[in-house]
Amino acid sequence: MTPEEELETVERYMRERGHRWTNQRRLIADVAFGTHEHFTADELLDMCRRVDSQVSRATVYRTLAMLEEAGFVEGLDTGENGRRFEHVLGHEHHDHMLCQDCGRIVEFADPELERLKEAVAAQHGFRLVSHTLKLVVACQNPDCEFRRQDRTES
Amino acid sequence: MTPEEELETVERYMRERGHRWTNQRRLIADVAFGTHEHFTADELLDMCRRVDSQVSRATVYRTLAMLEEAGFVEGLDTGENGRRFEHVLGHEHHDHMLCQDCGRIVEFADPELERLKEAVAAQHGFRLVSHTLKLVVACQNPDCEFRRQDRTES
DNA sequence: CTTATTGCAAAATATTTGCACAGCT
DNA sequence: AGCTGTGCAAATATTTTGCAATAAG
Repeated sequence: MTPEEELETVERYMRERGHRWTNQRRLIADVAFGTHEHFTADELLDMCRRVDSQVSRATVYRTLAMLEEAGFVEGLDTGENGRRFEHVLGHEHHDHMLCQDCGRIVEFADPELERLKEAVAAQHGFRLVSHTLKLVVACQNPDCEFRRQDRTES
Repeated sequence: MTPEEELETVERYMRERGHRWTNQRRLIADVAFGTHEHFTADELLDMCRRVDSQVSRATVYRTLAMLEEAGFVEGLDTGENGRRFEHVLGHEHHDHMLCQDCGRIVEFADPELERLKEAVAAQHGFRLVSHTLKLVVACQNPDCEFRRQDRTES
């Protein structure tokens, strides 16, 4: 999916439920989908303000909530600095490892894990809506090149 | 492990690192380990205050942080009312399903899932420290007996 | 023109911290 | 006695909300 198609998908989603497609929403979606980093609401606000210094924090939160509800972004609880969001629209589902030594967020996908998640929910008579698997790991390398940065690696 | 042994384990842990074993810490640990519900810091405070109305919220948070650091309790992000903690000392690891329809928290354990989590971390060269698997599910039953209660079922 | 959306500031929520006093060891 | 831990209240951090002004349809 190209960036243009992603924006169109969001616009269509909004209009379909009678929401207006405003400059702010377009900008916020554009910026959120333009990065593949895991960003906080505040970082997203900063990035948006580089383009339009008038955007308010409240609008970023409100739009982020809509994008999350639509399943276009997903929030991840990293334990500090509030939740971090990531682009999922048009991307395959993946899970995360957080390295407690260097702070790195590593993404991974395992089809067998996915199958088991579905199976467990079904066994208990539930429909699986969404799932978050977070592995807290340790690289145990004091010289790790990612140390104390919040870089993402796929 | 009996409740007495659990308290002794906590006391030993505290004393080993030069922390004092105070009335408040004993009470908080006792109450936290006396329930198998998933409780918030605030609910734990309430339960403690039924025994000793002087206990402060700050002490509950501080003690909870120590218990979590020791691995005696674990926090779970439920999306509202802050984190919910649960007793893990002396219990087997398990994961959670949160029902978005009725609010129920269902615990489950799957050895195959556990094995895969270890394998994935190892594949990426990490040591697995801890892991949280949260399945958001839907019971899709409007008359669910658990509706809008935060009951726990194993 | 109508009404959803915005920006602002204030409120709400959850948690942490500074400090004087209490109480373990 | 000495120093850690406690309670209180205030601070912090993050997110949400009320409302008058603005702009999308």
